[in-house]
This record gives sequence, structure tokens and C-alpha cells, in this order.
Amino acid sequence: MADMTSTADAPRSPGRPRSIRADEAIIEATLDLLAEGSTIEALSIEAIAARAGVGKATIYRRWAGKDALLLDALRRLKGVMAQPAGHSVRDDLVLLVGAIGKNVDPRAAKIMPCLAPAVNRSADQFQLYQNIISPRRQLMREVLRRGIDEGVLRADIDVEVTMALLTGPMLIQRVLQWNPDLDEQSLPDRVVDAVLEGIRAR
Amino acid sequence: MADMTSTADAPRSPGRPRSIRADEAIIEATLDLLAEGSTIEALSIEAIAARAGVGKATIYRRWAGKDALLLDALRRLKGVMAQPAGHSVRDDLVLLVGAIGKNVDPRAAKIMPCLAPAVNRSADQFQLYQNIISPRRQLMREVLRRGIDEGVLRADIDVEVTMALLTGPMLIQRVLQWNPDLDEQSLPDRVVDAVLEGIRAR
DNA sequence: ACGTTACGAGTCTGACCCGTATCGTATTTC
DNA sequence: GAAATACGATACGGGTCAGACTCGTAACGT
Repeated sequence: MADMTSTADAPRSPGRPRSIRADEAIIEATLDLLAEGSTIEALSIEAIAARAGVGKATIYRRWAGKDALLLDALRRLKGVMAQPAGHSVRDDLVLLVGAIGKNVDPRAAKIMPCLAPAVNRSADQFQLYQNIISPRRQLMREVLRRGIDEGVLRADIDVEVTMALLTGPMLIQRVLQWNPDLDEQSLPDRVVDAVLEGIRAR
Repeated sequence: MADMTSTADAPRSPGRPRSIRADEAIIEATLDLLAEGSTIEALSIEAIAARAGVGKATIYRRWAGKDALLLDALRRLKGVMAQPAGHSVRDDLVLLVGAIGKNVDPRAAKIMPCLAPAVNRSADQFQLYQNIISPRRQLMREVLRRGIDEGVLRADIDVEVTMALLTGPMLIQRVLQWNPDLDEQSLPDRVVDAVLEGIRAR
């Protein structure tokens, strides 16, 4: 919604105001269609309009094209981030790892894989993607730093690599179904413990 | 090439035989177009035919449609797997981790992200994907088991989770560009060492 | 020589889609 | 009530593509 009404000193333009219900319906229809399996490029304005029960013109009146609409729709999707409790570093990490790809909106899990190809093709889409995940990375970074400060974690660990270590397994499992034999539900606990302990004999 | 000539007791059908050069050209054109950034669904038979210097009928004579062609093309792509030397478990793991998404065919890296959405939509495509990666998982599994047998790795580790731990970070970085600040080149070493040592203070 | 099959190139029909324009209608301000 | 703007619906021209088809030609067996 880059250029919608809103601004404070609204001169209250004449004529019929834009329907908020239409706004919602369009965004929802977009996310629904994506979650139902449509890929980004297979998604058509016509299909969105039909699903939303809206004329095409109503969409074009609000957004310049499919990309602009998608940008807004995905922004709506990201939902709230998990909030670590701050008691146990291990428990906080398990919480964060378990939250990967498991947004409040259940459609998110279905939509994420669709973004993978887009991410490498357009700088804009890459930026959008980073805007969503980088605050989550920051959250994990803070927990790890806290662990170091508290002496629970070693001071010489590579925090960035550790984040990838924790995030990677969950992400490939949720997004890519990497290993069908891996139980997704217990994975956060097992990943965190394995990363904590290491695998070398000692 | 599900139903091509080949079979032993070939009755040697009359008429002009199919051109092997056309076969190659079609497959190559398909992989090239994908590697150049075309998504799977944006890929059209017409474009492939034009690129391969081939008539559309020549493609339809061989494959039922885009899906069948893609299936064959991707089978060609998988290339050879890295072969661990077998001396040091750590070095073997670094080799395997470094090989993730880095097939002999340089086009593979570009194509992999395009597969992510497809994997969750069709059982066939999921199977194809698993056929490619499961032998690689097996290779890593064997190295880990060897490590346990040799006493380099603890006997109580969860091998499957450990594989995810090693694979995940590399995969999200190569395929999803998860963290732009992470140096991809040194990542295999750092991931393997981090997994070996763990991060808990001791 | 002749039948058979493949070849590259091209045509044709029917989809589907984009983005714009135009209906008649509804809702708001002045 | 009049002007302005929104609405859903639909039509339009322009585009791409799937598949089936047709050419004239090329390569193979007998």
C-alpha cells in the first residue's frame, strides 16, 4: 500500500472512497492462490480478480502490476516473530529453530518454496526476502551472544556460521523436504542439542 | 529416453532413424535455457525447439510434453558425485559439503532453485528430486559411520540429524542465498569444524 | 527404385493472459 | 441534486503458447 490514502492532512478527496473490503479481498485472494499451489508466475491478475470477486480495474487502480501487488501481499504474510523467553539459551534456540518457516499464517509454509527461484533473479525480490528473514537472524544472533556472555557458549565460536548451522537443517526440511525420513516435529530439539555438543569423540 | 530404440533384439525399424544429434541438442537447449534463468513453467517447447535448431514436431515425436522432457533433461544433469578419499573423516566431510549444489555441470547450481517449488507439488517431481539427492545422502552417511567405527566420532550421535546439520547450511546458502554476509567459499570448512566441536562451553 | 520414417520449418486453432477502456451502478462531498 | 470517484462486469487488441498438422527434403532398409 505505498500510495494509499492515510496521510494525516487528507484533503478528503471527493467521490466514492476506495473499498477497504476490496483491498483485503485482493490480498487474501493472492495469498490463497499462492498457498493452493500456484507459482508466482502462473498467478494471473485475472485469476486474483475472479477469486477476490473484484473487477480487474479495481486491482490496476491500486497496483501497477503483478510485482507490486505481490510485494504488498508478501509483506502482509510475514506475521509476528517468535519471542524468546530469555531464561535458557538452549530453550530459546529450540524455540527460534522451531519457528523457522512456521509463521502465524499457515499459508506461509506453502508459499516460501515459491520464492526460492525469484530470489536469485531480481534484486528487488531478493531485498524483500532479506527484509523478512534478516530480523529473524538478528534475533538468533542476540540469543547466541547472550549465551556467550553468560558463559554457556564458548567465546570463540563463529556466530554467523552457528546461525546457519541451526537454521539450515530446519529450512531444508520445511522448504525442500530434504529427507523424508527425518521427523520434523522433534527436529528443533535434536538440531540444537547436536550443535551444542558437537559430534567429535572426546 | 523412456521408450527409445536401444533394446537388444531391435527389429531395426525401416525408414530414417532418429537423429542422435537432435536428441542431444534438445536436452542441451533445455538445460541451457533453465541455467540462463528461465523458470520451469516459463520454459516453452517453442523456445527449446528454436534454441536447439529443431522443429517442434521433433520434440513431440520423442516426449509427450514438457514434463516428460524435463524429467529426462534433469536426469542428464545430475552428473557424477564427489568421491571421498577415505583418509580423513574431516576432509571427506569438507569435500562432500563443498560439493553440495556444485555438480560437475555448472548449470546445476542455477537450476536447483527452480526445482524447489516443483518438489512440493507433484509426487513425480518429488521422486525425481529424491533420486538425485538420496545417493548423496548415502555417501555422507557412510563417511559418518566410518567416523564412528574409527572412533573419530562419538557412537551415540544421530547420523541423520548430523547429515542435515552438515548439508543444511550449505544448501540454504547456495540455493536460497540465505545470508549474503556469509562467505560461501570457506563455508564447508567452517561448517564441518563447527559441527565437529559443538558450541557449548566446556 | 521404392516405401518408410525422420527432418527443419512453418501454419493453424484454441487457450490464456495483460493492460486498457467502457458499460451501468453505487457512494461520497459540496 | 450535481460532480466526482469508486465499484463489478465485460469487451477489446496484442501477445504467447500448446499441439496437431502440412510442406518439401533427407536418410534408411529392401
